[in-house]
Amino acid sequence: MIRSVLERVGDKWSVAVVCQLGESTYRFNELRRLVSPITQRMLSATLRGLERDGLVSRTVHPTSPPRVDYALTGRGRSLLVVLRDLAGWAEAHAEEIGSSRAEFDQREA
Amino acid sequence: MIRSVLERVGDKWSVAVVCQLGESTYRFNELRRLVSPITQRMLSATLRGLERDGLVSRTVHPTSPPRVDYALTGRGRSLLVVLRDLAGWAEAHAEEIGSSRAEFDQREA
DNA sequence: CCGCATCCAAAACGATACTG
DNA sequence: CAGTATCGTTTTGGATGCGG
Repeated sequence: MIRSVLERVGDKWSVAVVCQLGESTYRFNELRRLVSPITQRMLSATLRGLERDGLVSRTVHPTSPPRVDYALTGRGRSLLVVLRDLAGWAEAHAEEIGSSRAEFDQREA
Repeated sequence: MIRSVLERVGDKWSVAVVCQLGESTYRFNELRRLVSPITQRMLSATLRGLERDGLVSRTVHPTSPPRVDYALTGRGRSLLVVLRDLAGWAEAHAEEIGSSRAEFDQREA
């Protein structure tokens, strides 16, 4: 069960989308541009998954042309907090991890 | 760059192995049993990835039969802290996410 | 503008067999 | 015991075209 929750969190696009929606609410094609280079298909699938887990809300405005807004729910915002810690860790250690990788690859070449 | 670090974190087996190594140091087949049902192939690949990033150390004892111990490095332990927060969030929200999923799946059936 | 359906290539994964 | 190699299967992801 917990593993199935972590699988969603572990999805690279889900993380990117949640972080982006932390900034503001967006429309479909706005998101598409912002979390580029995500494809339409993946964005669509990602949003449906996040909506299913109650992390993102989807609001359809019955106008013409149609307009759909996506936003973080309360639960989504609580995840965002944890995610930012993780992103912080990644950023803080990115450089030294890069060195480790280079060194490691060197040794076996 | 940061994304490439998050990809490792996002890997379900890497997370499981790091959490397990948080308990103690282990040998290959001990790990295999503990983070089951991981396959030999996946454990091997996961450990190499973690070692490459300097998160796990690999110590070979030249005995017969051979013995190899895996342990978290300091960097690995710093990741463990963040990972535990994440796991805590997942655990805390697992139930309500389960409900959301069931409800969502209901609506479209 | 939003987003689903189809087709196709590429990569991940599991099972099994084999080596030092 | 601790892995590597190979094979076949399943999953994933991108490109494209169509419909509300």
